[in-house]
Amino acid sequence: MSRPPKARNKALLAYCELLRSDGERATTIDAVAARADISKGGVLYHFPSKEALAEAALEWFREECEHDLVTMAEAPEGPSRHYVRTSWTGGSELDTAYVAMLRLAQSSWQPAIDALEWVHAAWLDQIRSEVDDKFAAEAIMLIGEGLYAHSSMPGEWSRGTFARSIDQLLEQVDRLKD
Amino acid sequence: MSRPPKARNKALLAYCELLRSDGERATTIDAVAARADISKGGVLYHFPSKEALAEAALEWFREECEHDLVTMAEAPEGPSRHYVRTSWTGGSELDTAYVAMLRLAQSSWQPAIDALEWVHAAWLDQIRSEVDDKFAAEAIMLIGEGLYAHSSMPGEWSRGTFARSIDQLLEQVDRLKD
DNA sequence: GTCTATATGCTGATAGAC
DNA sequence: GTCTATCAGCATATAGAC
Repeated sequence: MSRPPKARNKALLAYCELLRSDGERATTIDAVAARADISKGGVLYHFPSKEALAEAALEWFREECEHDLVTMAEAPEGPSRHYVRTSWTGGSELDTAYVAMLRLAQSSWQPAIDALEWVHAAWLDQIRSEVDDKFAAEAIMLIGEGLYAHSSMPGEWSRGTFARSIDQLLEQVDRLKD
Repeated sequence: MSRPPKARNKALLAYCELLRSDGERATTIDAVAARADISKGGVLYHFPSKEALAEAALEWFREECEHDLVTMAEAPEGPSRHYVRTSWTGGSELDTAYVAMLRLAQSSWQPAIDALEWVHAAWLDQIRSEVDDKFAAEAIMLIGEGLYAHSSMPGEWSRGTFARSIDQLLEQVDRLKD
């Protein structure tokens, strides 16, 4: 396992964060370079094209997913609570990569669409392994998805409304589980 | 009440649909003109700038929201069920305008952020008027938001998974209401 | 490995014919 | 009201210095 250059990681992280905060259109190579505090040429050395940035984000996302799926399966609180709770971390590496994938999928980038379908199916499978009722499991998953949507929404309302509700929302999840 | 030119409406609808299906970056004036089957000059006659298109979408969204808030308040099934059920229509006018606003908010367009915060607060208020438990109300709203997120997701998994679950998801909503 | 130019193509917007 | 040119600016990508 090689030690990837620091500038490469900084650029990749800046790319994902920009997708989240400013959207695909504003996520130019110039903006990535500025946010990562390196030059445009430096970015294009590590990622020879813009699509190479997306592909690197995809690979990072897949690694974070595989790690998360293990954690989720082993979580003492159970997969449902783990899933919903981590839908509102707003800063974990999985979270950053996931929102970047959402943005890329929304711009119809097929590899992102495929990766998201795969992990959505895997997440729902794990919830269903804990929750007998098929539709209760789907409802739990949707609560998590709703939290994701709001956690990546600009503006203060979402944060102000849901940030301090997480523990009580987990109790609602418990009610659905039975 | 004037009769707006047909081309104007076609362009506005094409703009919103493109935002949903292809994302902000691909939603160029050229693409809008092609989808609406008019010329670029024709689009720019009705909307002198690209932001004018966004502003028209915003106005349309507000009108649809005000209509929906009345319908929601009067819905015989109650606001919660109405809200969750209409989160998966995938083709209503509110739906089209709402997803366009989500995309514009995700690209940090402040008027879209403000409009979404306003309507989210209004929707949650109505759900809370029906559901005593504050957090049950939030959970219900999040189920609807999750459905929205999945209904505007490209790819088949979301549609295949949730499309035929709506009735049973509404039963989960009923469970949370009590 | 990182930088500063520079080339090429696309996007938003204008002018003016019909 | 709608069209066809056309321009100016920006984004991606390349070349080559250090």
